[in-house]
Order: sequence, then structure tokens, then C-alpha cells
Amino acid sequence: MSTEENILLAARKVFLQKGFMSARMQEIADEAGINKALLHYYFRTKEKLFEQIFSDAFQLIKQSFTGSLLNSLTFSEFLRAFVHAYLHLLDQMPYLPQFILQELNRDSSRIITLFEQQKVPMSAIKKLIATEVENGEIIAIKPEHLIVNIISLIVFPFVARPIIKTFIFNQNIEDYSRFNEGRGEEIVQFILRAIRIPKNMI
Amino acid sequence: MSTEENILLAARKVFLQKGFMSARMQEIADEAGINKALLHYYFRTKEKLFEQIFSDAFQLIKQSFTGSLLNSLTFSEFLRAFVHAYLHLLDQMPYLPQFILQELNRDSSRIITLFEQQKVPMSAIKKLIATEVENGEIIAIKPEHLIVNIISLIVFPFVARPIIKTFIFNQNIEDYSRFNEGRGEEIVQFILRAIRIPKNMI
DNA sequence: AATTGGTTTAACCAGTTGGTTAAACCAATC
DNA sequence: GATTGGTTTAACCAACTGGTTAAACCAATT
Repeated sequence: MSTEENILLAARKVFLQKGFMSARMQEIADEAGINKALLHYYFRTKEKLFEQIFSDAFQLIKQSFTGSLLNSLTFSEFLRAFVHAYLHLLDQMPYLPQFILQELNRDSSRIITLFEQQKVPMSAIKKLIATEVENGEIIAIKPEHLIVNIISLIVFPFVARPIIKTFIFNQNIEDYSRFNEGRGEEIVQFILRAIRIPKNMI
Repeated sequence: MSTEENILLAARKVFLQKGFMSARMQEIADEAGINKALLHYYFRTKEKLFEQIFSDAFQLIKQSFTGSLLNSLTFSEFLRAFVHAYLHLLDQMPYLPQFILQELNRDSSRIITLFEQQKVPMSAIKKLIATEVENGEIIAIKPEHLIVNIISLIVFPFVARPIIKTFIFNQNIEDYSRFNEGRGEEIVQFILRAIRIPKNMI
């Protein structure tokens, strides 16, 4: 592993857990097993190093979205693919959402740069949903609400992990991990029930 | 308004927007229209001032939960009351969730103190849900999942506001505020549809 | 008139941070 | 064997932070 990759790996770990403000260049150097001078030798400033970590992190999320979209013809196909792809990513990087949200709230002007760099095919999924509504496959729902609902159900439990662990599971780790195991299918079924056409054959 | 209240108001504004680490005592003093010396005269340290803001903030959330629970006999009553009470609170303090989550992720040991101070009647709502499941009023669902789902749908859009504004609404403020207006009933109906018993009278 | 308590001003301290620099070191390459 | 480039060490700087202090100020109270 090259020194540069080594630094990026260490920086990702520190930045994701601490955020930009609380992250310390010294800690990144320690984590990478090098010294601070060499850190600045590779990435001149903290800001430059952070930029790379941040845009890489966002791209990971984007990919789980676009990937699921490309491989799906129906909405329910997309839903199941996306939920599991996203959850799989978050299992490996549980600090990812809080990191992204924290930094976007800290400096919301950053999102403009991000928006131009990383084009997310939002109109495609909106269209897919709208079409299924028109065809009577799912109930009438605004695509924006449905999209927000999906992402909320997936992401929020990770952002609120400490609070859920404590106030809902009383710090019982077993109960909590059992909850997490079934979470994916629970989300999929919950959403499918909420948007299916009721069969009122009275 | 007393100086103390004045300081607390200013501190709340700054802490909620910036978080503990990024908040500056000087900025709080400026916001309160006083100087830094007087700030330390009232609240000896930054930590002490923060503690008060934080526990006050958490209490507000707790109250919208317990209040809705006390005034409801059925789950759907609780659901509608809670969703609207919570959203009403967040309309006034949109930075509240991100603040709480950020600080709990920064120092998760803080949550233990919080848990002992602020007892949240979680078992009551769990029981209410379990009873309705047994009585066949709603579909079989684990209370933990349902509770997490409710809170996710309410809170997440506030935490992810900049990202939703940009990637879903293309910075179109009108579309976004129209989305927010209908959000409360959208959440209620979405959940009710997801947990109702299907009437399969074939 | 004297006292009191909230308040301001301004300077200061110690600690930490991101960043820089110069010198030496060392292994691979030429 | 000389050169080169990555690397370390250690010291340093300027800026900023939370916090303290002493002195003066001022309005209300006694």
C-alpha cells in the first residue's frame, strides 16, 4: 500500500468519526503511522485532504443509488436493491451518513460544488414512480415524499444509533443487533404495504 | 428579560447551529449583546453553559413524545398527535435534531447521564402497539421497528434538509416548502397504510 | 454619601491548532 | 560512489481558543 493510500485511509477513518472541525492532523498522521510533516508533504492543507475524503464518501452513496436504479425495471425491484445495497454500505461505514450530514450543515455552500460534480439521476427514479402511479401499480403518492421516506427509513437509524440503542433497547446489544439484522426486509415490506393498492372487494 | 435568560437564548442559538466544538464563547457573548467576561461571570465554563442548553433541548423532544402519549387511547391517536407536535416543534427549531445527534455522536457517554435524568416512557408506547397487534387492529409488527420508522420519517428530512433541497428539489424553494406543508399528513397516512389489516374478502 | 452588584474594558495566560522549515537520514537508483 | 526522493526529527510560528483578572464604571439601594 502506497503512503498516499495509507494517508487517505487514515484520514477517512478520522474525518468520518470526528468531522472536519474536530479532526486533528496529528491524529491522522498517528493513524497512518507517519508524522505531520509528511502529511503536509502529500496533501498541502487540511482542507485539501478533507475535500478528497468528502467527495469520495459522497460518491459511495451515489453509487448505491445509481447502481440499483440501472439494474431495475420496476419500482419494487429498485426498492429492494437499493435498500440492501445502502444498508450493506452502511454496515461497513456506519459513520458515513452523520459525516455527510454534519459537513453539509456546517458549510452548506459546499453542496453546490457537490451538486455539479456528482450528478444524481433523481429525475429517473421520479419518473419510474410516477409511471407506476399512472399505471395503477401503486397508490397515488408524490415521488418526492416516497423517495424521502425510503432514505429516511434506511439512514436515520444509523445517525441516531446511540439514542436508539439507549432509549429503545436499554443498551441491550443483542436485542439491538437482532433489530438490525431484520431491518432491511422490514423497511422493504413496510414501504410496499404503504404504497400497494388496497383490494376492496366488498 | 434577565441577563441570564438573555445569555441562555443566545447560547441556544449558537450551540444549536454550530455544535459544541464549533461554537465560540465570543460569538455567544456578541449574540447576547454582552462581553465575554460577563458570560463567564454567569456560567463559569463553556461546558456548564452547554449542559443546560443540551438538556433543555432534549427535554423539548421528550415532552412532545410524552404529551402525545398521555392524551391518546389508541395508537392512531398517538401517531397523529405525535407527528404534528414534533413537526410543530421542529418548525420552530429546525436545528434541534442535528444538534442532539451530533453531540450524542461526539460524546456518547453523555447519553447515560441523559438517560438517568430524562426518563422517556418507552415501554408505554411499546405496550400500546403490542396490544393493538394482539387485538388485530393493526398488522403484526415489532414495536421497535414501528417506533423507529415513525421517528425516522419525522426527523430525517430536517437533518438532511440541505441535501433534500438540492438533490430532490433542485433548490426550488417553493416546491420545497409545499413539500413541507403536506409532510405531516403524508407521514401519518403513510404509516397508517403500512400497518392496517388488509381486507382480502375474496 | 456610602455601599452594593451587575457590567465593561482591556489586558493577559496557557494550551492547542494548522502549517512551515531546516537538517539529517536512508534506501533505491544511476 | 554520487544522486535522488521519500521520510523523520524537532523546533518554530502565528493564530485562535477558553478562561482569568484587575480596574473602572454605573445605577439602584441603603
